[in-house]
Amino acid sequence: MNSNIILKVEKGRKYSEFLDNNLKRNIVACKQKGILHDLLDVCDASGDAEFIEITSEEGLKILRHSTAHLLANAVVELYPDAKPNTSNEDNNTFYYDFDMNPISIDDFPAIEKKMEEIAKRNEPIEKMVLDKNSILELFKNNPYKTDKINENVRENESSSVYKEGNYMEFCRGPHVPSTGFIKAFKLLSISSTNYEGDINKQKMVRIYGTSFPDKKSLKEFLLRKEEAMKRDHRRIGHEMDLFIFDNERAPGFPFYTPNGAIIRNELINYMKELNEKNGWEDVWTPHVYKEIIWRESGHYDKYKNDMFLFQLSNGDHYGLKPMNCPGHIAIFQRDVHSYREMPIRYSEAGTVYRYEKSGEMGGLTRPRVFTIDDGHGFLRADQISEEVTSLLKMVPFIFNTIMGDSEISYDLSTMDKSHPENYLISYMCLECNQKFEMRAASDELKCQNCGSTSLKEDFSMWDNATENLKSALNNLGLPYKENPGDAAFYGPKVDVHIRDALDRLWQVSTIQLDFFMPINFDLNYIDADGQKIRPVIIHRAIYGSYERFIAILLEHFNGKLPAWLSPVQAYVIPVSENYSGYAEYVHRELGKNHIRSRLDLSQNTISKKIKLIRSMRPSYIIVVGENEKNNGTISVRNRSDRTKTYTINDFINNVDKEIRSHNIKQIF
RNA sequence: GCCAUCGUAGCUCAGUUGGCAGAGCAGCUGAUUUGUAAUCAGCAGGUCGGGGGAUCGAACCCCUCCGAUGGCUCCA
Repeated sequence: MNSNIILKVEKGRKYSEFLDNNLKRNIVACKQKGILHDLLDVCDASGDAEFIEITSEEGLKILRHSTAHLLANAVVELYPDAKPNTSNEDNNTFYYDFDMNPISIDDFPAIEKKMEEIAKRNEPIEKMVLDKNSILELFKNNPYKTDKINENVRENESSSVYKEGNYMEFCRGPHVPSTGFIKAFKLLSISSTNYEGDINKQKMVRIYGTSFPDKKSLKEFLLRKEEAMKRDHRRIGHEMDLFIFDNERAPGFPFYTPNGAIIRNELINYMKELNEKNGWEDVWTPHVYKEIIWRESGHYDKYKNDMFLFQLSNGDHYGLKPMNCPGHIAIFQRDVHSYREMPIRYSEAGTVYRYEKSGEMGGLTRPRVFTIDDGHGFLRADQISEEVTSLLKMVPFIFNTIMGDSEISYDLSTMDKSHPENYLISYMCLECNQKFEMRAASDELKCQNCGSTSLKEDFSMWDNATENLKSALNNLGLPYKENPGDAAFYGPKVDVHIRDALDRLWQVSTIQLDFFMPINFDLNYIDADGQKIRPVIIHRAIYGSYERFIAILLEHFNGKLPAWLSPVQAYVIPVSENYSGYAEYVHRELGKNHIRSRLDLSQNTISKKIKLIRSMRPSYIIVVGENEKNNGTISVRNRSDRTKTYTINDFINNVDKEIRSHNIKQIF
C-alpha cells in the first residue's frame, strides 16, 4: 500500500518544486528525516525526501485531517456561533468536535453541500508561521483553541496556523495543498462528547465523517460498512438462534441456547486439548468468595465499584469473582512446592462477573458475565522466557487454525515511569533500608516500616519482566509495537490483535507477567538450598473471552462457521412427505456418525424449507426424494449454494474428516 | 455513569393534527404432496417497557423508573 516516491531535494527550495505536474496531482506532503512537511515548505537540508502519495496510509490520514478542517470550515460558515475544538482521524474516518447547539444527521446534507462548495473553489490551504501572541489574538474568541495554543506553544515561540479561505486553524499540519484535493467524502454520524473527555466540562457535538481520494473507494468503504452492519453478531446470533438477552431480568447477561452452547463447548474443548498438549492442567474454581480475597489481591481497592459485592443477612461480605487468578492462587497455596515441580500451570474456562456500567455494554463483546480461557502459570524467574515463548507459539497456531490465515499483531504494554502511582512497584526506604511494595500517589508514599518519606523507586522487577517479554517476541521474530503506559497495575503484558474479514482489528490474547500477586498472597516455593523463593505468575488468555471470540467468529464468517463449530452440520429435508422415511433414515445415519443433523418434516415446499433453513447457516442442506431413495444417495447443497450428489457413506466420511481436521473449507 | 435516539404480537415493523390497536413472517388447524431462496385458506396471538400525571378521551402530550442502540468515559 506504500507507494510513496523518494526524490532528491535541495536545501533552500520548496518541496513542490521537485514535482512534475503529473506527480503534483497525487502527492500531498513530504517527509524528510522522519518529519512531515507541507509541499510549500522550504527544505532545510539537501538529500532524499519521501513524497507522500494521497493513497498511502499517511497520505489518507493527511487527506482525512484536511477533510476534518473542511468540515469545520463549513460548520462555522453555516453556524457562526459554533466553536471548533479539535479533530482526529483513525481507521478510515475522522471526527471534529464543536461547541455548538445540537444538530442532527438531518443537517448533514446542508453541511456536505457547503463542504462540496468550498472544495470546488479549490481554496489553497496555506501555512502561516506566527508568534504565540499573534496566534492567541487570532483565536481569542475560541477558548478551546487558546487552551491548545497555551499547551503547545511556549512563550516567544512561534507555531503554524493554516488559512483556508476565511477559515483559520491552529494546527501542526501537514495538509493537502488545496481544498480541491478533497473529492470524495461523507459525513457518517453524530454523537456527543465532553471537552477533554471530562463529563464536568462543556458538552460538545462530535461529527464523524470519512474521506477518500476518489468516489470509487468511498463507495467501496460505505458498502463495507453496510456489510459490517448486516454482519452484526447480535443479528446473526438471533438468526442462528445462538443466544438471548433477557433485558428485564438480567441485563448484560447472555443466555446460550442449545445451538450457542454447541459453539461455546466446541471452543472450550479445543482449548482443553491444546492446554493439555502445552502442560496446562484443568482446574475449577468457585464463582463466589468472601470479600477478603479481593482485598488481598488488590482488586477490591481498584475495582470495587465494578464488582458484584453483596452482604448476607448474617453480615458476611461476599463478592462474585471478577478475575480467576485468586482462585488459582488458592489452589497453588494448598501445598508446599518444590522448585522441581515448577512451572505449575492451571487453566480453566473461568467465568467472571463485572458490573459494566449501563452505557458500556454491547451484545457479546461487552457483557457483564463472560468466560475467559484463563490460565495462571507459577514460574521460577529462569522459566519466564521459555513459558512466554511457548504461549506466543500457541497464538498463531490457534487463530490460523480457526480463522484461516489471519493477520496477527502484537503489542507490548509497558509501564509509564513518569506515573509510578498507576502501578504496584517496589520502594527502598533511604532511612531504614527496608524494601516494600505499594501503589500510591507520591504525596501518600511513606515507608511501611519507619514512616519515612525519603524513598527510592525500584523498577528492577518491571524492567526484568519487560525484557523477558521483549526477548521472547524477538526470538520468535514477531514484530511488535510498544505501548508505554498501557501495562496492568501489576505488570507488563503482551496483547494480541487479529484482523477480521471486514478489516477490523480485535484484541484477543493477552500474556501478562505479574511479580506482585505472589507478594500480595505471600507465595513461595522451596529452592535447591531449602530457601523460600517467590514465584512469578504469568496470566494468559488466548481466545480472550468466549463471548467476545464467538462474536468475532460470527462476524468474521458471517455466521457460516467451519463445520466443527457449526451448531447444525446437516439439515435433511425430504422433497415431500412420501420421502420422510428415507429422510429420517439419513438423519439417523448422520447422527450415529456424530454429525449434528436436523430434520425438517414440515409440509412446506422444498423451496420454502430452504428459504427458512438458510438463516440457520447449516454447513450442508441435504435434499432427498425419489432419486436419492432409489440409489441410496443424498443431494447435498453447500454454503455457496452449489449441489452435489453423494452416497451416504461418502458424505459421512468426507464431512467427518472435515470436522476432525477443523477444516475451514467445505468438502466441495 | 454522561449525551443523543429508541421501546407496539414470538420476530420484523406500520399506526396521520390525541378519537374503536394493524400488517408480514413464525405458530396452530385444514387443503395441497411438492426437486433446491416464501402453495392456498382459516384460527389464535397485545395491560402499546413499568409507574405516575394533565385531558371527556393517550401507543401518541408531560414527569419518573427500567431497558436497548450509537457515541463519550471506563474495560483488571
